[in-house]
Amino acid sequence: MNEFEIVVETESPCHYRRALEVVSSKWTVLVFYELEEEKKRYSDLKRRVEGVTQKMLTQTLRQLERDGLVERFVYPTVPPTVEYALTELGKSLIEPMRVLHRWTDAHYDSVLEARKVFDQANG
Amino acid sequence: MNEFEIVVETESPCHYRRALEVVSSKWTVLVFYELEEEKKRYSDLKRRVEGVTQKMLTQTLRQLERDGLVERFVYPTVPPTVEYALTELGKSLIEPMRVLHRWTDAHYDSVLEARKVFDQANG
DNA sequence: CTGAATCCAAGCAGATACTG
DNA sequence: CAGTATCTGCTTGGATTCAG
Repeated sequence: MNEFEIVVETESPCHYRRALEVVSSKWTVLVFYELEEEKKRYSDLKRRVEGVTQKMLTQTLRQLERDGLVERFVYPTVPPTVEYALTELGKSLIEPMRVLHRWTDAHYDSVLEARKVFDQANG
Repeated sequence: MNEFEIVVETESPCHYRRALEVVSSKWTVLVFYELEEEKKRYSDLKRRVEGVTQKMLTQTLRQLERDGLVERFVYPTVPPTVEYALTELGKSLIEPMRVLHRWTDAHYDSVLEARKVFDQANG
């Protein structure tokens, strides 16, 4: 903490929105949950994240690596071995994600029900 | 709680992913923060959510309404008055959003720094 | 004021083929 | 095994126009 720290009392939604991009891509969360258990190889992720294409998995991992949430380890074997693991920064995001996850488990049925009602009332 | 409720001990990332869609659209969070303060008229939202187009605002509000997070009140005045407010379900999502927001405030600089490092190391 | 409808350009994602 | 490269269809979002 430095004395010049600016305490933002008001919300900073734009900032927040950008941060959401960190976790809001289609495959990011799925990969995250896999890596939360333990570090995994590319092929393991490919196998375990159902429906992900090779392109999307690579793209997702690159983005997570770029954001400093995931670290990539290359071992000069033949054939190549590449492992991915969460960084400390990545691990720090797990609990916030869990909170959202809990909201899901508690309320997602309500959302689905609301949609049903809405769709019947409209087209 | 009914006795046949299935308690899912394992993670349900797919379910979670769907729920994230609730809050991950570009404008959703911005609108949400506006409505958190108090209910607002369409034109107020349009003015306060910087950069949003009429199409996107309407689309966002429709989706939130459909998900049961926002309620729409139409008053038969001339010209028309339409107000939007968070529902109880919507309000229940605020705290989880705040948690993510706090993570942002605490760590987003680290993400930006990581990106800088990554981009310099690569192209 | 609060939208709906349409057109269009840009970006995203799937499929496929190729490589160290 | 772990990717890169390319092509292509689809979705998304901005701009514009019209309407109750």
